[in-house]
Amino acid sequence: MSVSIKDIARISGVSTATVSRALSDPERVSEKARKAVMEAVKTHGYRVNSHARSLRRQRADAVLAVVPHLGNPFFSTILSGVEFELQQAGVDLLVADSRASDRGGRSVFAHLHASRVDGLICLDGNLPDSAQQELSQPDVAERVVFACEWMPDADFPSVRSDNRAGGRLAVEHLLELGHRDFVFMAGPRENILTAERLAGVQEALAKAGLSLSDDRIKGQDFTLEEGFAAAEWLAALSPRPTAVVCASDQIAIGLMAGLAQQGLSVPDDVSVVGFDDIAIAAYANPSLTTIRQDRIGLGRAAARMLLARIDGTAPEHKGLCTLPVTLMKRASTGAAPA
Amino acid sequence: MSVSIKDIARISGVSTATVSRALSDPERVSEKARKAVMEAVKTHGYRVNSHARSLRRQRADAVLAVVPHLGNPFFSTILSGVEFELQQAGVDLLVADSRASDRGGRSVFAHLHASRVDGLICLDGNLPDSAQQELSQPDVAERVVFACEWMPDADFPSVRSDNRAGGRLAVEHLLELGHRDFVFMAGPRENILTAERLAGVQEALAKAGLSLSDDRIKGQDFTLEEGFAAAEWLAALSPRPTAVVCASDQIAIGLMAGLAQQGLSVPDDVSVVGFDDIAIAAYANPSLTTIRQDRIGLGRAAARMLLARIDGTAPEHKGLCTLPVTLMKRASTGAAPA
DNA sequence: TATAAAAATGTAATCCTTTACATTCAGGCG
DNA sequence: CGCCTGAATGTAAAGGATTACATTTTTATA
Repeated sequence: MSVSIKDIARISGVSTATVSRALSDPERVSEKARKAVMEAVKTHGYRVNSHARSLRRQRADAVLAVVPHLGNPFFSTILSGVEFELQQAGVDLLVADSRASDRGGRSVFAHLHASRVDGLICLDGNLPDSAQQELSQPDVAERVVFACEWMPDADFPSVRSDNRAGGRLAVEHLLELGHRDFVFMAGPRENILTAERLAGVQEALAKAGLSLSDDRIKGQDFTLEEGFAAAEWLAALSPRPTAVVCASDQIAIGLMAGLAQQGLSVPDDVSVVGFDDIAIAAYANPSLTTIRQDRIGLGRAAARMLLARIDGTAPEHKGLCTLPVTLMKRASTGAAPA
Repeated sequence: MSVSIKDIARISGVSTATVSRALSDPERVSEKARKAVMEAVKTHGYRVNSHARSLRRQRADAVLAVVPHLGNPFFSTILSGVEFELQQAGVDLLVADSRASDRGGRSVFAHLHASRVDGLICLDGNLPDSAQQELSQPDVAERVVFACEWMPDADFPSVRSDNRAGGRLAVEHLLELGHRDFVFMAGPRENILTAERLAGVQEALAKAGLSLSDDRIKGQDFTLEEGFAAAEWLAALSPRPTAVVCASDQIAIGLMAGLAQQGLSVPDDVSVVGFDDIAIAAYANPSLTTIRQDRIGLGRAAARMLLARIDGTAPEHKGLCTLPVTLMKRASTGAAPA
């Protein structure tokens, strides 16, 4: 039913080899043959069968991105950077939710073995042990790149933001404004981003002769709900901390909503700093001071790094690429209350 | 280097046919053979080559989702619904940005022809003419489903929210609160969602003996920026409208930020209604009254519909599936000022 | 003009599975 | 014991491209 390379060969009066060459390397055939082939291809609507090609070439021209939660805008922006770069290289993007592998039974990484994809971009630094082991097998490991998150115990190539610097920047900004009493709103405790950002916070505090005790570290997740819930707790503290560094913008926005409900003013009573600079941060009320990370850039860099590994060409950045972050000063931070 | 079905056949002392059967239909082989095969498979880490399988079976077990803008959280949530459903069916998800096809030259739909995917879920109702024509070819058309957006001129199966009802609900709510002077913040004028939501607004207004003139319809895009920019225009109107229905939550949040800057209070001076109920809507300041649509549900329904078409099994919903929307009353709407 | 080198083309093997069709085998029945 | 049935297995032909190797044609050189 569908037209194949044999049909084109017959119609244009050449062999299948010549058809194949005319399509994938036009310089290698005579002008006459090339024209005949192109003509037949166009009139009969021939398209190369990608499975046949991949089977023979031993290359899928596709990569898989594994995301902890597809619906999260944070991740999808990174994906869009990945997609941009892959598209330029003519490589397809498959997407899978890493939490889904728990459900479905079949491992997400089966794709790699089935040579369905040539490589893997992983945005999830908290894979179950079984998945970690699978990833560590040598023939798999060389086709994996982590983006945004990473696994601290393993040594995969990775693209990430300078999370620690972000934590420092947030604190330094607040210190300048005269704040001395801090809270850190964490994400999941086992998450590497939480850890790094907190480390940056502690570093900057230490430099000012301050530190954060465990009871000033709150929250278990990067979500709006966590931030909102923390407002009540914060309002009840005495003396009340005046500065909150949040591990995500979502937390920060939830927190601000909660604080408003508690009758506290941001930034007059409490200053709030987020992390990520999601699009809405600038339009929050008050607009959110936050640490900007280049999510598109993360995705693009990860895609480029993976493509380089697959090609075997020397990778631009050896195994680690750290992107800078910047402080976006907005209205949610102000001078510490007297 | 990689172990193939022949190796397994040799090792377990059976033919390749038996290996294939043992793996894809275990009931059809003797227990002895099955065990021998499974054993060999496990110890040697055999995985079926997906290209060989797809080539022979003439089925890719994958579908492509075409998205206008991957980074937009709105679309990625729909995608997550799609992914969920596909994952259950053991079908892979490829993702492509429809704007990318403009850049890259190669059409996104090439995938379909190359039998790289079995079907297509399109989230973009504003495809260029060339793409529309491609889609309309019979062998392509039967493997396409639209989700969320759709093409009014063509007749593809489609899953969508009841956008018109959403527009009505928003207006009815505002009418109840005593508002009589409305503004509609539109998305792109050629976008079908803009059109439908506006139609719903007009319907409900008409029923109350009111209507919206062209100079009360503002905006060209679903973005935060458009909403923000409209605030200045709105503040300058005299008499100033008291109710704004927005075609998206993004617009609404941008608008509220702008109104705050103009020194206007929401909802005391102006009531604002959004559309979508994105996660942050409930945590905006003030929390945003909006029309909720079930984005996960849209994605899931679209995926199911497509899978049914591919299988040739009777589709659950014939060609059109409209999901209900609900009004989420929050703090951004209040009684019309006296 | 003869010959060597280069360019163009063709033949057929290969990539790995699935599956139609053929064959073998075991057990039940007359 | 011979025949029949059904289950289990095997053989080999697709499926559609790419490419190593062989062959032919063209072009350049002496």
